[in-house]
This record gives sequence, structure tokens and C-alpha cells, in this order.
Amino acid sequence: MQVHTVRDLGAAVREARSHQGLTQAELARRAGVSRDWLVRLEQGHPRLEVQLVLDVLAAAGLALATGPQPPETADQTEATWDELFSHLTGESDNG
Amino acid sequence: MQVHTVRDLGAAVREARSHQGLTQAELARRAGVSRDWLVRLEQGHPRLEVQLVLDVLAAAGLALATGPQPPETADQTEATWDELFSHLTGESDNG
DNA sequence: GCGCAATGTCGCCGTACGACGACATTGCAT
DNA sequence: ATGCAATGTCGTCGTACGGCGACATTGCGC
Repeated sequence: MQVHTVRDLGAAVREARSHQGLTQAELARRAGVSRDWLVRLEQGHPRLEVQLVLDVLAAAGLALATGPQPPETADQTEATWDELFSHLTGESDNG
Repeated sequence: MQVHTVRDLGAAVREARSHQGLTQAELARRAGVSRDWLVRLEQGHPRLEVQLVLDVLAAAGLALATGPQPPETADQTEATWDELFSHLTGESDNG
């Protein structure tokens, strides 16, 4: 999933969290932040400490990668979140 | 390039910047941050505003992506930075 | 040796962060 | 309707951020 704004990060965290059945309180606990703060992240608040964001990403089971922007990118069809998290929500999703 | 800490982000920005022949002042100008701040980012300061970080990433020609952590990841051999930026520093790298 | 550009550092100021505790609201099961 | 868990919001406090301007240092060319 491409990340351009904090809203994207918030959405990713929220998806990952709910797909794992974690509450805000639990994820915040694991990541070492306040629940209050986690709410702000999921809402896309722009002025958050970047290291805390990275901590939460990790605690939520999300990896982050960077690299050169492709010179020109049209519409890249990406997998849905349900697909991305299929290995967490239910191993056997066929049938 | 995997991003785990702010140091990783700082390194990525610095690489991208120098590979494009940009000065700190110029990149800071384009991203709308102070040069002072950009120095802190490249040094891996952990308490930076995440949205500003994203702005600089974009201004430096870096894309950011997130997704579920692979269940188990051994040592993934990645391309070197020189390879990643070959299309910026020199189009023709063959021969 | 000299000048220039780039980088890294410092002190100051206005501002918002991040944690905490309490509360209101929402969603769901019974 | 009731009870409970989860979520979102508010006010307060201590603290560091982010921008600014100036300076020291470094690296390079001549």
C-alpha cells in the first residue's frame, strides 16, 4: 500500500489492528504509546512523532519500505486489504 | 529498503538527496522545511513530525509503502542504493 | 594560503505534542 | 431496555519540537 500522508498510515494501522482483533488499548500497550495517541494516529493527525509511528507499525505487524519513486506510475492495481491480511484473519479462505 | 527506525529514513533521504546532487538547503526548500530540521532527519532524530518526514520523502523522490510483515523473513538480498538510483545518476549503466 | 559552498551546531521563542484521567457516545448481545 | 466493551473527546501539565539567525568546521578548487 502506498503511503503519501499520515491518513494512509492511520488507515493501514487501523486495518491491520482490526484484522488481528486487537483493541486500540491493546495495540497502544504493545507499542508503548497512549491510547489517546493511537486514536490520533488512526485519524491521520499530521504532527506525530515519527519514531512512535514506526513503533506502532511494527506492533501492528506492518512493514515499511522505501525506495526511488518509479519515474512514472500509472494506476498500479494492488491487492485488497482482505487479501493482504488473509494469512492473519483466516488461513483457509478458499471454498 | 526496509524501514525500522528514523535512522533508516534519514539514510534513505541522504542517499536520495546526494544521488540527485541536491543540497540540504535545496531539498529543505522544496519540501517546505528548515535546513536545520533536515539535518536532524538525516541524523535520525526520533521525534520529528511524521507528515514533514513524508513531505521530504516525496521531495527527495522516494516512495513509501506498507503492508503486512511476512510471517518469516530470512535475509532478503536487496539491490544496492547505487542500483536503486541508477536511473537518476546515470541512465546507461550497462556495458 | 585563500575564498566559497555545504554541513553541523547553538540559543531563543511560540507552539503543539504526548500522557493521564474522566466522561459521552456507540455497537452488540441478551 | 439494560449492561459491557470499545472508541472518541476534553483539559491539564511537562517537555521538546520547528524555525530563525549566526557561527565553526569541513572539503574542494585555484
